[in-house]
Amino acid sequence: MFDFKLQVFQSVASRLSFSKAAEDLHITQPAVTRHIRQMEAHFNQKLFKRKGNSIALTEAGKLLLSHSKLIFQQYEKAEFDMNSLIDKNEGSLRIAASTTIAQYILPEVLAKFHQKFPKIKIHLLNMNTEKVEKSVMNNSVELGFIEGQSKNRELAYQAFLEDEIVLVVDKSHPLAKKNQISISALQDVPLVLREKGSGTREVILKAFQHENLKVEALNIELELGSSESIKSYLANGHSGSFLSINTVLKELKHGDFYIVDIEELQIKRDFFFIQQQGHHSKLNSVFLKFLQHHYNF
Amino acid sequence: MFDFKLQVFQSVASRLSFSKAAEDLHITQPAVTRHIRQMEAHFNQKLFKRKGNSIALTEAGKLLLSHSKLIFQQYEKAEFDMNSLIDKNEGSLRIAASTTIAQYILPEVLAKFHQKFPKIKIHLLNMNTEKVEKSVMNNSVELGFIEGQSKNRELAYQAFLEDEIVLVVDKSHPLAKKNQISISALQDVPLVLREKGSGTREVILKAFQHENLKVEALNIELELGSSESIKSYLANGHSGSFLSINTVLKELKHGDFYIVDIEELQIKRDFFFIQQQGHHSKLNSVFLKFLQHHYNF
DNA sequence: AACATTATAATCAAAAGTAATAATAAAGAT
DNA sequence: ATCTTTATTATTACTTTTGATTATAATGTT
Repeated sequence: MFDFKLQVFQSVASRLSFSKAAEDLHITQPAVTRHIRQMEAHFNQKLFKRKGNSIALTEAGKLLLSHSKLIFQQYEKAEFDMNSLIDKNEGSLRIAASTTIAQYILPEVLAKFHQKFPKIKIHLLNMNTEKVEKSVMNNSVELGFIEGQSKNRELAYQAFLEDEIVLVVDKSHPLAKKNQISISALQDVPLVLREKGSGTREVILKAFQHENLKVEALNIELELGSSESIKSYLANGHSGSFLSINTVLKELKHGDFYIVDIEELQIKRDFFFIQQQGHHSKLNSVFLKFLQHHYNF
Repeated sequence: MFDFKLQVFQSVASRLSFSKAAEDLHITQPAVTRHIRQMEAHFNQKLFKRKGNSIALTEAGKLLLSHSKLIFQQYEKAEFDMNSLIDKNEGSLRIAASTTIAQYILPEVLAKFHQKFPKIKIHLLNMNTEKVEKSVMNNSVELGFIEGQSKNRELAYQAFLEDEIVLVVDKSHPLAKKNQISISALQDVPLVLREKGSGTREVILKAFQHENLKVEALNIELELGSSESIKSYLANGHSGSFLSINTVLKELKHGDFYIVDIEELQIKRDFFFIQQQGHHSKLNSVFLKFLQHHYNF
């Protein structure tokens, strides 16, 4: 929470490395060095023994570490109790989100949010972009999540996460272990795409146009109605597909799917949340602040 | 210690006033306002009810206050334990100081220092400026305190406190309740001064010269060998004396003595500490840091 | 020597502080 | 009652201080 310096110390103490700690904290190593130096000056003694390629806690450092843990425990209790005060005040929060976001993005965030605000009830509704916007406008939900900006004057749009659409193949696919292919080589790869009208498909086609590549040149084998269907299909086929990287994170991690980079082609878009202009309920802003902190936008 | 924001909150909570807290913390009221606003944003709720001329803690504020007390308790434990580690490492600290500083300045500081570092032994020796410098140079003390800069190349001088020499009279003196007199009126006031050769006397005479006032024009009744002697003399006489304001703080507070301002005359000097160039033992720097923090230089 | 890691220095960005002043509510005066 | 006066917090523009970054040096390991 507060007291960043002490957090830096803890991080260095637990990783036993200035540079690793810097990574964890999303700051640079010299910044860490300076924080530690200041703390050492404050306590008039070294907290770490620098021995060339590695560091170790001094006695003073060990002592401080044990104390800093207790201090942060106190902080956490404070945060928890302050949060539960909020819960009391208000009811629940209704959210509408388009499919990809509702299925692959929000679940993780909502779980963490629930951990922090256990008493706040959240209703997550799953619908297409158009309906998300309508639901926000007629106030049947307070917050909407969509996969591409449109231009409705009554609504405030804000990007919160960058998405990338990538060529994905199964681990058994011939391209699985190739790092990269050229755009022209792509024409030989049988592809599965989302159905016409899908937002994801639109983005893909626009990117191809931008590279002066005709859609007809692509070897489109099949069109399916959802990312999940496509994923199932890929598993036993010889085809590839363009999917939001966020929908296949788990499979990539497990090594079930592989990404095939395409030279000079990058398909990016933003995910947005929307709310009514000027309509900011308390729970609403609590949730959005949480989101902001989580995605760091 | 760390976490200034929380300290600001506590201060506001205990004084129940933004501006009073600002005074206590030696910052301005807008700074306090902003800190509190940021904390309220952090917790998504108001910590104080502003009702015009006064403020009160909200429920959330009360809750946070109870937590912040626990947090600071943890901090204090940490500080205490870290300090006692220092004590172990090293022996004792020898200090030499000239009379005024040894009698009126250091006792208070040393008391506080001892409270924080209970195991560090300090030996305070009382001698004149010249001998203080010699003692530092031949290493029989680590640190010296003197009342005016000289120019010894082997020594590092640093000012740590501004002193002012003021005209002081007893409460029964006719000038006691006058705010101010003119320089010329000063000639009618019988004066007691320190003996020739005293540092304080030198400073006074130099200030008079600077105002083109001849020493002979002053009505010097008596010369005495110490501030304490002068103070005793003032108590039952009709004379005034020029003394370092630091030597009469107690009497001023109790209303036994009064300061008489003299138009266009201000006699200021600095108190210095000295150490050997480049000679900085650990305890030495611990003590100096404490001093720096205490006097804020 | 090559590598990995921390330290240092110059520069830039962000946060906190200040001064001046507005806004607001309570208390006192007419 | 209503109009100052007073005491207090809020706001704004600006300055200072602190913290972070980039690039590079220094140092100990392999």
